[in-house]
Amino acid sequence: MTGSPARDAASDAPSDAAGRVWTGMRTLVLERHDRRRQVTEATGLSFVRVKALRRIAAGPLSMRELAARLSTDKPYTTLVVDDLERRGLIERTIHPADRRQRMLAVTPEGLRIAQIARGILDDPPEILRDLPRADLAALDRVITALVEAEHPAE
Amino acid sequence: MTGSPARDAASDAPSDAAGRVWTGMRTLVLERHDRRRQVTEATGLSFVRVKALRRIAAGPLSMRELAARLSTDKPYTTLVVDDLERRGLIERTIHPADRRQRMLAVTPEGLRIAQIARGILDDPPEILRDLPRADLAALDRVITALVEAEHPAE
DNA sequence: TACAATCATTATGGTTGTACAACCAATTGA
DNA sequence: TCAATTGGTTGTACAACCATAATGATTGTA
Repeated sequence: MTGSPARDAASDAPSDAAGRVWTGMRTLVLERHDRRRQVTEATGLSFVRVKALRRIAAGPLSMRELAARLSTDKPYTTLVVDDLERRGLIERTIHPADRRQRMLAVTPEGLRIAQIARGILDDPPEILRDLPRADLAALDRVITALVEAEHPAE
Repeated sequence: MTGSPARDAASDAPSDAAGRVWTGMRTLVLERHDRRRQVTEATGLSFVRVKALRRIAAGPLSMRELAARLSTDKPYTTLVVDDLERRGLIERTIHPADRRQRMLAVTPEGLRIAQIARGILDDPPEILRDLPRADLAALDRVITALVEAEHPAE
């Protein structure tokens, strides 16, 4: 994959629209409205644990699948899941068809915590909500299509 | 919030446009196109160090300011800056008007590394570049305005 | 001059994240 | 049946991160 044409690495702003959009999105998500700290404080969990919990809350899955989703290795996944289980937020059960696999599922308490995290993370910044209807609709149409296009199955 | 049973913890999409846009942006930036690993491999620096280096490359600043920008404390900032200095990527100089302060500035080599990081982080994903011109222009207009509105001074 | 306040560093300790090797249990298939 | 494979755990080691307290140097000020 050949990237974009020659780009001036020294200039401060990207010269093309795609670059501006990308950098803008990263600025908003990573700098202006990063809620990691809030979430770890509200849940008492480290951020990977929150990600793991949310993933499990979205539907049962195996250790292997969870490790892939967190893009980490299996041993560390075991560590994280051990902790979540110790706290009573998830449960391990043996996969009925393959006794090697552990299926992970949230407990009611785990679901509660996951929803707290969701409330914080997915809460759109005011400035987005205050956008003119037409602008918001435009963003919605294009961005939703982008997400969908990359992962049609999900 | 309707609380319908279909509203399943972390899985489904928010019902309003702002929520969909926000979650979509987060998905693209944090899940689909996270380049932390690439950057740390390409630069040989941990990610906070990359952030610190980029911040210094954007213009000289003091330890206190850098700590605030990285939203961390001063002692840890000292640690990070020590490492960058040891690698010859930045230089500490005493502030001419206030000898307590250290002003941080990149070296030529530091600038080179910062540009490598920038090339990776700010390179927009293909799917964004391949967007129809009108869609891209719409995103550009709205998102650039958003970023600008939040930080008019910068 | 004495005092408090500010900027940065040193020292220390703990948690979290990441990687790798070795291992056990269950499954698959020659 | 037995070797290879897969899913997961244990053990170990280290790097990265983050906080708190104490210290030194400099500045501004009563």
